[in-house]
Amino acid sequence: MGVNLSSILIKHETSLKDNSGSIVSVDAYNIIYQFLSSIRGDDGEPLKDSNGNITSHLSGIFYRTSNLLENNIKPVYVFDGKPFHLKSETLRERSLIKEKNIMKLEEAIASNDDAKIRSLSSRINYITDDIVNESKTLLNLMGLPYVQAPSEGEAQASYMTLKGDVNAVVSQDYDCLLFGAKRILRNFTVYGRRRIAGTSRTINVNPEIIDLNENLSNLGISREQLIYIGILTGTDFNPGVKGIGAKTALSLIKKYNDIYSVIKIKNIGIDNLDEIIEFFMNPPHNDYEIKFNEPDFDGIIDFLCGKHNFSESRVNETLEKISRNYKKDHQSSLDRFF
DNA sequence: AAGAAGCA
DNA sequence: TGCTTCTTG
Repeated sequence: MGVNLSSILIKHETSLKDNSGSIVSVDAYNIIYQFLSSIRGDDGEPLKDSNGNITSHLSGIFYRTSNLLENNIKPVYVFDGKPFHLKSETLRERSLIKEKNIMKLEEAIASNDDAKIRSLSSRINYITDDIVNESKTLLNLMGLPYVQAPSEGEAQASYMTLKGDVNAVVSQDYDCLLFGAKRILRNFTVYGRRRIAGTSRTINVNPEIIDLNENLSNLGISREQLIYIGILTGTDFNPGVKGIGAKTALSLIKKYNDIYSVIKIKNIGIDNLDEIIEFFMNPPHNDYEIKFNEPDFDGIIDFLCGKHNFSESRVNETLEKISRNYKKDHQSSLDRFF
C-alpha cells in the first residue's frame, strides 16, 4: 500500500519518551485498519460487545492514545474525506483482492481450515460509518481534537506538519513525505511489537522517525524530485513503471533532473502526471482548530464499560495513569493546553 | 495492539 | 527482569 521508498531513506530509532512534549497528527484510517486486523479474539474474529458491535478499534484507540498521553504526547486524529479521483484504480484493485479473499475464506470455512480462516479474516476489514463515528465519540470523551480532511487523511495530516502546528505524522505510509510531512513516525507504539497477520506470533518492530529535510539533503534532491521518484516507483494514484524501484528512480532523477526528461528519454507514459504532482505538492486541506480538553472520565467509563463491555478495572487503571499525567501537566504548563 | 499472567 | 503465551470484548 502506498509508495515504497524504504530502500533510499534514512530512519532513526525512536521511542515515545523521545517524543515527549510533541503534538502529532495521526492518520486515523491507517491505524483503525491496523487495529481491526490485529486485535482479535481466539476465534480470529475482531473483539465485539454483547450486541455484536465490533470494538477492536475502540480498544486500540483507547489504550494506544492513553500511552501517548502518559508520555506527554498529544495526538490529533485526521479522518479521510473523499478519495482523490485518481485513486479509483487502486481502490478497485483493493476491492478485487478483498472479493478474492472472501471467496478463499468461504472455501476455508467449508474445509474447516482454522489457520487459513484466521489469516484470511484478519485481512478482510470494513471501516463502517459506525466504526468511524464511535472512534470520534471516544476521542471527544478523551478530550482530543480530530480533523476531517477534504480528501486523503495523509494529505491533511502532512499539511499540518508543514504548517508547523504538529511535529510529526504517525503513519506507516511513506506517501506522507511526498505530501511534505516534516517527519513521520512509523511503528509508533510502546513495546514495538506487531502480530504477524493471521497468526498469534509477534515480531519486534522498533518505532522509527524519518525526517524529510534530513533525507532530502542526504539524497541531494528537492521534495518535488522525491515526488518524481515516488511516481516512477508507483503511488496510490499511478501504477509506476515496471522494473523501476526507488534506487533506480533516484539515479534517473539525479541524472536527468526531472521526471519529464526521464519519461521522454525512457519512452515511458504516465497518465495524469501533472495532476498527481500538483496533488502531492499542494495537499488539499481543511481549516482546523487544535484544542485539547480535560478527559471526561465518567463518560469514558459509560461508553467503554457500560455500552461496549470493556473491563471496568482495566479501563480505570488506564484512566488513573492519564489522570496523574494530566494533573502533572496541568500544574507545570499553566493551562497552556486548556 | 496492548495488557496480564506465567515462567525462567 | 526479560521472554513467551494468553486474554481482552
